[in-house]
Amino acid sequence: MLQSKLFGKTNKKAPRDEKSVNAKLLARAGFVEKLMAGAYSYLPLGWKVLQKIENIVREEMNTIQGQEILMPALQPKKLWDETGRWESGKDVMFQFKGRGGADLGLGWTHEETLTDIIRNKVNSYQDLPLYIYQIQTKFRNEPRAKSGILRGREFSMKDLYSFHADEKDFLAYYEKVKGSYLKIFKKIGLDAIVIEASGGEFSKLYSHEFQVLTSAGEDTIIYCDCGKFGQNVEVAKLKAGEKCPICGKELKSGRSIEVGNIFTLGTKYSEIMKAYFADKDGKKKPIIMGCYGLGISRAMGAIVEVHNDKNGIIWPVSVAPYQIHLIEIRDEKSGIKKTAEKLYKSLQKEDIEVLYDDRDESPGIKFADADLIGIPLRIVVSERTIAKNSVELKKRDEERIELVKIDEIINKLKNNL
RNA sequence: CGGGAUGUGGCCUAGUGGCUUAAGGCGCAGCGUUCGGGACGCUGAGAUCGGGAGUUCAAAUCUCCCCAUCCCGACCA
Repeated sequence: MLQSKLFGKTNKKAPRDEKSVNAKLLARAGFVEKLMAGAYSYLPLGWKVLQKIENIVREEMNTIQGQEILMPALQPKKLWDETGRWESGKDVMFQFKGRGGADLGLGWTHEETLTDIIRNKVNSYQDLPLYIYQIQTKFRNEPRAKSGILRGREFSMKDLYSFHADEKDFLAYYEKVKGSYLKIFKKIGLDAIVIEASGGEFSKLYSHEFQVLTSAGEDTIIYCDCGKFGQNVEVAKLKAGEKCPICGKELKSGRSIEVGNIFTLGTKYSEIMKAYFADKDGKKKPIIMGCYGLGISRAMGAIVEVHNDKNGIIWPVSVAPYQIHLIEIRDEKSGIKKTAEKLYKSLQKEDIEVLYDDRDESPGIKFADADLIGIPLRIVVSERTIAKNSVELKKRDEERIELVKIDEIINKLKNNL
């Protein structure tokens, strides 16, 4: 991408009404634009990041046999009346009238919608287990949207639902999802801790949250460095300072962001909504369910909260909008532009994603913008480097600058990315 | 929903009754000089001061109502 054509400019100052680190940096760097509290537009850079996260999640979901679908956000009251959640969820659900006075609402979760599909399509134990997920926009009428893209009224979420014939099969899959989530968070640069949590609206049963420690978080958790024990203070029986029941070390407490939450649903929804299947002996049984949420846009916010410095964002390579930020330091006389352009084309040919700063700007502006945008690897072509038939290679999170011969840079990057 | 704060060109701010035909910086357009960490000079465009009602000879500035945003709390998947 030519930076001169990129939609979305950087800004020295963050908008006055953004206080959270993620919103300030994302707004300044031109990744997002706020429409109202809790509703953000994703500009090209931001949208790229969101899609990268989506695709990592998608890949992992497919690995655990998830099948992707897309359900409507717009939903009829009738469906929600079956579980009583039209009434019990009316504080969180956007509800309004459609044509002809029909009661409609926007989906804030999709148990009802999917269970409705499942009861029509699943008849036999032979149809189970089934793992269905979607990546979709959720609408929740938050009493208080806040912290940039961490808590929105409209946000992107991956929700997976599993359907099983028996408890044992469910539990095995639940553990599988847990492992899959940890892999996802690691891949996108988040150190997530699995903790025990309350079932909330969904379930009084078994539930786990995936929490990322950072002062920007709105949850408080009790955890152990051993990584094997953690509880949300909402349900914690132990306090900070007490001994970890697993390893005996002292427990700590900290603020954290909930980036994922998995629940046992049991037969709650299948019984209410009559989602039954015929067992081997022909007996009708309710399907056992689990649901597994992962906040895509929230994860993006969490990444920014965790990976930044005073100059801007530091994206992990896996989710960075581009892998390389190629910068030419302008000089009319020498062949810098030609060299940079040539390099840009060769990198693209290798399927390396490049943001090429071809703008007629001063070096200071280019470096400052590069730091702000936070692409993990920076290549500089200038008179200095060209004199040595080289380019500079620098990691966003390191000071060290490496001089690499021009004809070696592509191979070097291929091994690095 | 309770408490607190804030709203002035695209962005950040100053101005808190008359010296304001609303000021400065950034950004934007043009010209010239620059060119390794947000360069400089000149010229120019851009604002019904969140909205409405009122008080006053006079309102960005005072009063009332409304709206929006942020923070704390309550709530929350």
